Amino acid sequence: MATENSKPLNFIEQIVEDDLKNGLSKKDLRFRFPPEPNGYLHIGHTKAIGISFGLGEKYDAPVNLRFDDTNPTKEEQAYVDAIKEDIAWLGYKWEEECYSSDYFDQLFEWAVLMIIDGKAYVDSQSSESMAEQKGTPTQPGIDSPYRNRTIEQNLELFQQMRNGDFEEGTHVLRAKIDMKHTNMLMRDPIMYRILHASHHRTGTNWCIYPMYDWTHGESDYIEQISHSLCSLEFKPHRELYNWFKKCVYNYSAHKYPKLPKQREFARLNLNYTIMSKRKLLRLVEEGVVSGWDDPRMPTISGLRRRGYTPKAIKKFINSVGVAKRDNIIDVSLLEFCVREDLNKTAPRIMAVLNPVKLTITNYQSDKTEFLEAENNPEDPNSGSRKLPFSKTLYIERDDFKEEANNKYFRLTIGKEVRLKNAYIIKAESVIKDGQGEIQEIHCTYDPKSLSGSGTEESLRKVKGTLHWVSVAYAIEAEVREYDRLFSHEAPDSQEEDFMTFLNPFSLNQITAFVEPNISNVQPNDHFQFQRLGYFCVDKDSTETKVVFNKTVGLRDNWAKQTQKATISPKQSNPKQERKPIDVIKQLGKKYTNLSAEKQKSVKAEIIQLSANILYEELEPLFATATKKTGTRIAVMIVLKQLLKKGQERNQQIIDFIEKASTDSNKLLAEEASTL
RNA sequence: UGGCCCAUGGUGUAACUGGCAACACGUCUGGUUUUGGUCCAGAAGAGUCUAGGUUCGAGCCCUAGUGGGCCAACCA
Repeated sequence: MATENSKPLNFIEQIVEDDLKNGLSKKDLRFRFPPEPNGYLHIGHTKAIGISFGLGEKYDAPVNLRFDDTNPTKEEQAYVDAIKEDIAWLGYKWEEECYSSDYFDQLFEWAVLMIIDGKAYVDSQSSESMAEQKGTPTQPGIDSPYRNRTIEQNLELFQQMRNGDFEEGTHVLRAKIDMKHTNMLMRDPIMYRILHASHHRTGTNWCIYPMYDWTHGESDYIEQISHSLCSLEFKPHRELYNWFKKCVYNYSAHKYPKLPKQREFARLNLNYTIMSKRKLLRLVEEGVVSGWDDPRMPTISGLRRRGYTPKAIKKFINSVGVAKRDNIIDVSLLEFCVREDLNKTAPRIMAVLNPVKLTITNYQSDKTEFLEAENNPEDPNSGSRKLPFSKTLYIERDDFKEEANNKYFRLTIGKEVRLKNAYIIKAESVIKDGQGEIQEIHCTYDPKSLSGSGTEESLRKVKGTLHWVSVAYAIEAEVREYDRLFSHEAPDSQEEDFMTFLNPFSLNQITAFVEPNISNVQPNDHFQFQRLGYFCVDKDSTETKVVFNKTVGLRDNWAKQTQKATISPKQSNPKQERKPIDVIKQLGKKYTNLSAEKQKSVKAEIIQLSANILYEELEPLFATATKKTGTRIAVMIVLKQLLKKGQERNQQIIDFIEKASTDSNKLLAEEASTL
């Protein structure tokens, strides 16, 4: 079926293809994206959006935007507006804008038919006693004393509920299914509850509101959605979805002939990121971030303000795939996707974030040259601009060292580098203040080496090229550099509150010097600050001061190397070797499944490897290993060796051992008990 | 003491429905380069959770085990 150059189909596309093959007409394909307007959309939602809208595009089928607005206490018009804005910004077009609340009348009508049919009843207990009767996943529930009310009683009570005769919490309408069902959702689920709350669309027309399960599938059915796609945690709902669906089909097949089909995919998770709307709301409410659109937020509006483009986000969503297993995507993939887009489109400009003054001693003091600079080497149509060059410049403090080894390509005393689009210079001396801090660098330039002049000197190769701005012409701008909001890879799934993992350094605000060609910039304009990264203009910019957000840095092999050098100064073996800690992680992964004999040999291997492990390397694993039994065992084995070698028992170690020794896994508990 | 779902390099997804495991990110090497960016060339890294079974042949099918996830809101 797939043509030669098409991507392999994901399992949902496969389902659609199969349905098409089995007689479903292509014109009956219809999808929907059903957010609850109780918060802002985030990067996780873009996956769901991408799947349903992507299917719509692929099959030229309509996709509805439906607001699942059945809980007036949490929903607001403002969220509706924000959601629409975000989806439109991503570039998707919905067929119809729908609201579950538009179906309240129909739903009520069907509920009455359910009662008449003997499939629903009014229960009048407290939620506590109902919860008690519901049982647990391992124990069956028991029937409510109100389960056998007569149809007439039920009808009357339900009507009274609707009329507002009752207080909240006094009555609910329940489906009559099976209190002993292995699926908890089938144990007489609640269809309606009383809520004396004003709804952002229906006002006070209603005081009973339908629950999710008794709304979602029916809304799909009314809209004649062919494939209702949602995330995995709704899998258990499918059975109930189908049960309700059959009921309403019997009441109105003549009006709505097609039955929708629910299928589930794994939601998107990003490391160092939280995705729950509830938790994101906490960040906003507690003022940790400036709002839903704070550039550090994983919301679509946050990403937009950070400088992400719709194209980059779509590319990202496309490359994460669609499947059914839990996944944690590395943020580096997201970053790769923005860089890829911005590299092609963002104009280059020069900006110095951490300046040090550079004086060219043999350059005329009153002279200014306007040098040619191309706007984007990736885009031949982008043209060029003029850059003012003069005797005193700013360069990046990191771009100068008095002395350095051969691996340092930047400016050092006595060595030459090129100033981008300008001349080759040679550092001669430095002026320092009382603390030994460098105040100013003095250098000389080669007047014949001007970029693009075509002279022999201009073609000379030097090892490094630096960006710069003229002190006299540079414009001050505010630059906001962002780091991840959380310092933990999985802040969401730990026992501690996610707020304890907040990275205190996630925002760094500085004043930078930027070349003067930024007088007409608009919010959301993207730039590449040459050699630094991608930045975009923030909406906080004023007439007098431009504010830039750092979207993402350029890939930086040099930073990586220097980092490595500081961690392990003696890299005797240039050939890359897997770090022992990584090998141990991998060994641990399969540990629990091995035969006792193999476990013994693997354990011996881990012990051998642990000779080369430092406590600092092991420490991060305490947190990341909390869920993986095998890794925990491996960590435990290594830890034992370290303790033998004299590692002190700190609180973290004690906690780790404590937790492991009470674990239900025998192997782990055993290992812990030896410590 | 239950039901359902899931298990492929570090990460994420593939593998034409049973035919010697591929792509992307990441990592590493080398080249080009007036961005230590881009681009180009290349490399390392999994034998598909374990144990059985079916088969000429299993990552794909079956059984059991192990591990992970979801399910007990008048939330969605």
